[in-house]
Amino acid sequence: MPRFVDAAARRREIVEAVKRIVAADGLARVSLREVAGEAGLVVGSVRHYFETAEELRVYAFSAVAEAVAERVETQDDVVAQLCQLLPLDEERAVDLCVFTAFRLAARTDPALLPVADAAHARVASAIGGSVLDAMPGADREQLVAEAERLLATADGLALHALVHGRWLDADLCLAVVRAQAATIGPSPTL
Amino acid sequence: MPRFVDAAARRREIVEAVKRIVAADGLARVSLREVAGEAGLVVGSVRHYFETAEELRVYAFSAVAEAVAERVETQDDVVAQLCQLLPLDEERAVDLCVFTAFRLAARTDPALLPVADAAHARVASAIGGSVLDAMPGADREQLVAEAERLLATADGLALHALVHGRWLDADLCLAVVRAQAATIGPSPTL
DNA sequence: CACGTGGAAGCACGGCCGTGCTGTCACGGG
DNA sequence: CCCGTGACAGCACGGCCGTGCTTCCACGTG
Repeated sequence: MPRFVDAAARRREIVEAVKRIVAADGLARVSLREVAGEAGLVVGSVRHYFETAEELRVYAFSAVAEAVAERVETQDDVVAQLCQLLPLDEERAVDLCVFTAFRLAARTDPALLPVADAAHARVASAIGGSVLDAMPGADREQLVAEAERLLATADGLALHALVHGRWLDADLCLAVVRAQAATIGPSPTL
Repeated sequence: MPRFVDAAARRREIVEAVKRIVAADGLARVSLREVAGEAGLVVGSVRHYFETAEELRVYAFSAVAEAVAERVETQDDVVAQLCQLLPLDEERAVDLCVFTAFRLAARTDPALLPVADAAHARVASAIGGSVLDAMPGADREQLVAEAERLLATADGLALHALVHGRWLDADLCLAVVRAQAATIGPSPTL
């Protein structure tokens, strides 16, 4: 055999390059040439690992989605879970920024949609488990609605923090998430 | 003067074409050629009204943002306000889809950022007014956090509905928004 | 020492993009 | 009548894009 290379590590490096590009300039700049340049490679080398541009996008999305979902699933406190969905530090900010960009793109790109759905299902399921602990007697419908209420707040908060970062600091994010978590339970009047 | 044309109407038609393209295929397909084709014009004609592609994008974003903000501001009930931010009917779905796409793009496009900030400020201010009615004694910090909590939930819900539309119907959206509105008030335990 | 194979690099093509610029009308005021 | 002007149309250029294909290089095995 000729010289051997850790293909998985190379793929990881390429994904990191994709993440840097999306975080800095958005999904539009994710082209084979840009990614190769950012990763210090040439187009041919990137295409050795990802035959087409779509394959690269799907792989990068899957990698980021896996990281986000895994982070949420390994928390046992609801507030801690939701905090994994907020750009409270640099690592999370980059991941969530890339994750959100790909998620929105999944609306019109059939290749990305299954990845987005799978990630959403994993996160929602994790949150749902925590809600179940807080509301033991709730039926399935209430559970789904309550989990969605928490998840939507976190995702909306993340969106606002990413876009209007200047007006929404980490302290406010935390305060909002804590206030939201404090409202878990059966609706007071409905 | 030579033949005169309602320039404002033409611009409106072009913006409608942009909205249709974004709703169907995302921001990436918004090019002068695609927009011209969708509007039944040629590139030169579109450029007669918008000299550059960036000018077209900023104008379209402003138009959609104005529509969304105006809709929220003309409601007096909190739930009704938040419902303007949900894709509960076709018109709102298209507008919010385009609005969200441009908002995310504003993170990396300096020309779009002021429009996004202005729209966010208008909507947040409207929601804040309703929150003030429900919490007369609250200080400014609580007010901001509470308004952000409501707004984030609505925006996150809209994002989920747009991307994972199959799993999130209008009934669930409404139920979540109503449950969220029922939690307005000082935090029970903090 | 040769040789084949996997990794890397690069070329070439067609396509879409924005945009500067010029051409073609229909019109109403002089 | 004609001529300037606003509205529209189109061409041409350079740039970036994805991708099929070929070429080059380093090496462990035979």
